[in-house]
Amino acid sequence: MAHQQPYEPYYLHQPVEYGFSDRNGINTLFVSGLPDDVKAREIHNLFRRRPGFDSCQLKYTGRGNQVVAFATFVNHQSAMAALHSLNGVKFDPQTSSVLHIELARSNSRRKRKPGSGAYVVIDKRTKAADDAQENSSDDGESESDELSGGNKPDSGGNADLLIPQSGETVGDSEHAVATENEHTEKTVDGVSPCSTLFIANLGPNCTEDEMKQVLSQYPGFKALKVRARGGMPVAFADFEEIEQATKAMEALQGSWLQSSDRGGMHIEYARSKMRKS
DNA sequence: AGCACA
Repeated sequence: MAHQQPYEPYYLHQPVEYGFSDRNGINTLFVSGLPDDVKAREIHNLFRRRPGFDSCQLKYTGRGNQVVAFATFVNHQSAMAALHSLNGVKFDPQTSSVLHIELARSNSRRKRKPGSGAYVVIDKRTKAADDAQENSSDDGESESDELSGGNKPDSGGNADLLIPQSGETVGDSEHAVATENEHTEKTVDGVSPCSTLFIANLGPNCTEDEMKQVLSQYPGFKALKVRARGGMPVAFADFEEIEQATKAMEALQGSWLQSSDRGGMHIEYARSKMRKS
């Protein structure tokens, strides 16, 4: 009974885009701005909690030390949601690496087959040095060439996106990486987990009822408050447990309500828990 | 980017 299969979620309806029709089919994100010592596992951890995540690839471009990644989602919608929530996030405070995320030029060719690894590494560097990277949770299909051929991010077009703008020299990476900082434990929005969610990017006509219908599908949902504060409405949704709030957030992140007109919902943990009243 | 209620 704990499993409530939500009846057809709104976000399954393909939101017909306004301008760029060809990008609607893209469900893969192109990620740059990564530190050169990034691990595939880190990329996977970055995206794995995003709703609709399917799989990702880390790719050593062979162009200097630059590393890029591709994250594939079940649909364009969830890819966009992940894009919006992670783009611009500081990936490594030590090096001030900031994530650059955009839609990939084309989708990753290969869907992950069930039970196989959720991430994979493609290494285009000269096989000399440290190519002994962790090779994913399952390396069953090391089709590096095929995978890279599917995306071609390194064919010149995206090079300009990879430039760490200020002062981050790729050259002196030797002394910069002294410690193993595997603890990339950043709260993605800079907000710590809370059983109350803050929901923004709602349409001007969003109603409390509309939101309740959606939210009440998720276990632990307790209360909702919508307020307009003059401008666009925002909402606060309270749950019994943080974990339940998290589940709802992950499931609903980026999804559209009928009243949505500016994109899907942006959901974060609220800065403070809803007052019980 | 936008976080209230007490």
